[in-house]
Amino acid sequence: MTKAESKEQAILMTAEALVREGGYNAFSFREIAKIVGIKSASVHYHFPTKEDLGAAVARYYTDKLFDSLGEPEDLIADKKDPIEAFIAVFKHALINDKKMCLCGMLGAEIEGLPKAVAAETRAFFERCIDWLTRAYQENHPVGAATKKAQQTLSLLEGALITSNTLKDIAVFDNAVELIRA
Amino acid sequence: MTKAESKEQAILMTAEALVREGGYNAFSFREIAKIVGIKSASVHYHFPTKEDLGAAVARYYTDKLFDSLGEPEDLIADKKDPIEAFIAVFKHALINDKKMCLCGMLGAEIEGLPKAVAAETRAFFERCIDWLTRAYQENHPVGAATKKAQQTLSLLEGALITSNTLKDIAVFDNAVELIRA
DNA sequence: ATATATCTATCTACTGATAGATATATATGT
DNA sequence: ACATATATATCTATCAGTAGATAGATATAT
Repeated sequence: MTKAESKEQAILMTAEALVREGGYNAFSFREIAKIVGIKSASVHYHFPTKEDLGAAVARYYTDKLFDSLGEPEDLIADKKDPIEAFIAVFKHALINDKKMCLCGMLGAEIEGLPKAVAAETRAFFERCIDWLTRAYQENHPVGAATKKAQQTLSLLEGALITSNTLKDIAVFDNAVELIRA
Repeated sequence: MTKAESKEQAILMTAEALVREGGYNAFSFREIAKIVGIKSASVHYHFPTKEDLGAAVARYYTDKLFDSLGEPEDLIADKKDPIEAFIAVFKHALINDKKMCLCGMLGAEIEGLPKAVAAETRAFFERCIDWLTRAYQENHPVGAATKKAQQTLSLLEGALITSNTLKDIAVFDNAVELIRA
């Protein structure tokens, strides 16, 4: 985990790691407080309820991901393949973080999530579809581009699960080949 | 939920439904007991620990799925497409159950699961890959068949998540087209 | 002096788990 | 057929631990 610049950021980073391991119900204010080195009441100061914190973590994760990714149009202008860049983000989650996609995890649990957390999770998926659709529009008509976007996102989220579960990175690489076919 | 023939089965069915909505940490002995109409101590009688119950639910779900599916060789002999049969099982989860795949959910959470539950979850994925590999072997050499199996399973698990999260069944259908391409 | 951040202490509710009493059904012996 | 023994299943009551959340004191920095 990269070093935090503030307690608030440290809380978000810690919560992110815990959710990505065991889901929304796998973190508690006390556990986060212990890891960050403060008391649980102080966590409540920054994020009054668990729902607030959950939603903030989802937004934090989403913004971080799309910041590092940049805009697909810029990548295309730079002669880079935006789809490969998107795939690389998920492969990074698998190789470096050794963890699930946070919003893939929350998406699986969506039926059991508080409203605000579910809304942020949905927003992540919508941003992914939008980003990928714009990327595919270089070579596809708009209808086909959206369909390709849904396929790519589904395959990547699923490949993280199968690869993580079977503890075999080759499964991810094999699965992802389908995107390029 | 289909009617249970015994308390033990009612416990498994209830636990399955709860896990498929919110993950492993989203069920408790008390909640299951209340739904089934017994006391939590009686749930412990059938499944001593939460780990026992979690592992039993994963195996119950896995056996039920493969029982209803039959063997791919038999489907092929019957002039039926085993891949379409496999897809249909996942579509059923989405349409009828309106829920995630139990083991897709547990697979996402695998890092945070007790050993026995993680082992049963892995067994589900291995059985899926094995089943799909045998199905693809009709038209593919063995190496290519396994790769196709990994792609198909990844896409289906991911399509359930994206479709469930975006509350749009068309996303599932669009994603699944990639398998047939 | 004011705003921001952290603390101690506490509340109620729920968690998984256990001990031991009790009921119910099945099987056995005469 | 009837009484007894055994195994199965459920109950009541309780434990220690943890959950999210809050009130109010205290510290720190602007």
